[in-house]
Amino acid sequence: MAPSSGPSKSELLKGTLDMLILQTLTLQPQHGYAIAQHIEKLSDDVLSIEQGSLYPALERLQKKGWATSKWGESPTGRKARYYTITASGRKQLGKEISSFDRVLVAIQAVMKRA
Amino acid sequence: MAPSSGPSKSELLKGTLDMLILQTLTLQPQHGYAIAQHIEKLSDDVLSIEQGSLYPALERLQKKGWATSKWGESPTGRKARYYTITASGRKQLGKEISSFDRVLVAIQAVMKRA
DNA sequence: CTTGATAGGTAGAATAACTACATATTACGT
DNA sequence: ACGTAATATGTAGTTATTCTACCTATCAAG
Repeated sequence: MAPSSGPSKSELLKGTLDMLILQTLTLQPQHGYAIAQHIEKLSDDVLSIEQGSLYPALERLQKKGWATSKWGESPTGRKARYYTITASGRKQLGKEISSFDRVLVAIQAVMKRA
Repeated sequence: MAPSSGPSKSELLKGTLDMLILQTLTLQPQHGYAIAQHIEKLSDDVLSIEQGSLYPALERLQKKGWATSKWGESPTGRKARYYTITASGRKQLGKEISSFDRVLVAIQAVMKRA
């Protein structure tokens, strides 16, 4: 996430950030910056997670017991806080996915063109 | 929308309400209450538009020039404010749909399970 | 030695949607 | 006749999420 030249501006569908982060954490424990990069890359730079959204979200996930964290070292040798998804977090992720799917089907039903 | 016995708990992907309303208005000019009912019905009661979301949203659409309104009479003979989508509103709807599709593809790319 | 990338964070603003309330009319059951 | 539910429109105040804009610090490359 370049500070001066963000990739592409995108209004993230609100309410999906937690789901995206939790999903990313199922792959492996990762630090915040890497999580954001992963989401941006997989989404082909459509989604961009700003720091002001990312770190509060990670705080939130921990407060709810869906993730834990501890300091570690990044592959480039810098200190970084590594986040791990909890069992409760996996359960929550499942809930969010099915809720998302359900709502998506509903929206598509309304938007369906003849 | 029964005041004492709401149908189902409301779930709405934030940021999609304007799109859903505009889409509904492409069918025909309608009053607010009917718009909400239409969306709820087509979504099989998954989406429910609360009054506190509906009327501010309709205000918003008018302020942006995406809809106009005038008082009329509902099929049941009550006074009701009828909303009509404008040309600018149709253009906006198109934008919102392609943005939604784009973001949806992006989210699904991130959520894709191996 | 300055810029850009990596890494983590906070403060404050903007916005949207929600709950809860308030009003008024009409329909329906008992 | 009376009370409840449905139709119809709205407002007030709260909550939650995301954003912009900052701030710090280290490291690599030019």
